Amino acid sequence: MARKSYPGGMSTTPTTDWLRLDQQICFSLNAASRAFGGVYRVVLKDLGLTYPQYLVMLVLWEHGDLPVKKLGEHLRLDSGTLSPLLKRLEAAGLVRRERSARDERSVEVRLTEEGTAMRERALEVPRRIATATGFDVDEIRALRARLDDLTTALDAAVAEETGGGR
Amino acid sequence: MARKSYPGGMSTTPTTDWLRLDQQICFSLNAASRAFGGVYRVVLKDLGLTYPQYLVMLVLWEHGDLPVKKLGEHLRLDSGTLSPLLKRLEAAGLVRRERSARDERSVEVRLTEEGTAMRERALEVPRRIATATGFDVDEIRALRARLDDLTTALDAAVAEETGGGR
DNA sequence: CACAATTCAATTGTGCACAACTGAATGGCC
DNA sequence: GGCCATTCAGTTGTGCACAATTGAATTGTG
Repeated sequence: MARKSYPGGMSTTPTTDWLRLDQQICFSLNAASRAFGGVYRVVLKDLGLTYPQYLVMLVLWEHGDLPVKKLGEHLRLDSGTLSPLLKRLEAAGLVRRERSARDERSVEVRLTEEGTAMRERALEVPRRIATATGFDVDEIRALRARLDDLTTALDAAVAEETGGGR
Repeated sequence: MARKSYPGGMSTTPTTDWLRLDQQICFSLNAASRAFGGVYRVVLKDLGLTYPQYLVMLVLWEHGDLPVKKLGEHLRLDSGTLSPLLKRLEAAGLVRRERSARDERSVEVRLTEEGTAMRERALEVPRRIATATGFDVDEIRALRARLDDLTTALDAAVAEETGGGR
């Protein structure tokens, strides 16, 4: 871990170094994301949920019943991911899916009794996760803010490169 | 509910509901990770690589030929993920897989000429990614350090809960 | 040497992410 | 009213992550 002193200034960054694995922010992010997955796998086992399923439940607990489209907007997921996931939640008895009466294209995702009741048991999850991080609340908040900045910038960059830059 | 003071009585934390989606660090991390995936998808399209394939190539460029096991240690991936991925890289002509002569259990992953040559074209990737983040080098390094701390803490927590606490 | 435990890559099975497409329902516009 | 673009959920196909298992090769121990 020595070498590579970018003296403080940012301008002099030898190109050769950039490919170094440990320099890759993406790698760290990816690793952290998967490490989180591992913790959630353990913590959520009692509830019988996967991590993406848990995120869906969080949205439903917070916002109540939602059409698939809205659910996807909250989670940045499309129907290709949500449709099978919701089927599994339905098979587990946590949600029902009902075609909307006023718009037959839309499917309403509704919590069942059992799905609603699960919230009580889930209240402990975030605290256990926070403890596992070893970060205090302010640190978590600061990191989260940085990550959200990053996401915003990256989405903008993609939009520019694929959609807008024409 | 909530408001139970935290691991050290850290400040008040007025967060009434920890279940709120936007409080979830995991969500931010997950979103950032997928946003990165989107940028890489665009940037790597020219090379014909996916992001995990690119990570494998990075390791090989840095460390030279490696057995599957070592590759997995660098990337935190097991053979269940690597075996099919390496087959695709082999089909693309970027690597060869050869059973080790001195240990027939092991499979050496070797760069082909074409795989080695690709490095030149890949040199531009990290810069394009860095630009897309909108962060300068110091910010990136700071964020990366935080993420690595996080990963270390999370891995330790999982190990404690599943392996060590016996 | 024999044999049990371990190591290693591969395979199987489940679940997620995402692009591309399908097909039905809707809404705007003449 | 009839037509066409759009919206929405679902399906298909590819690729990754990971747990669990398999089977061959190797190592450790007596």
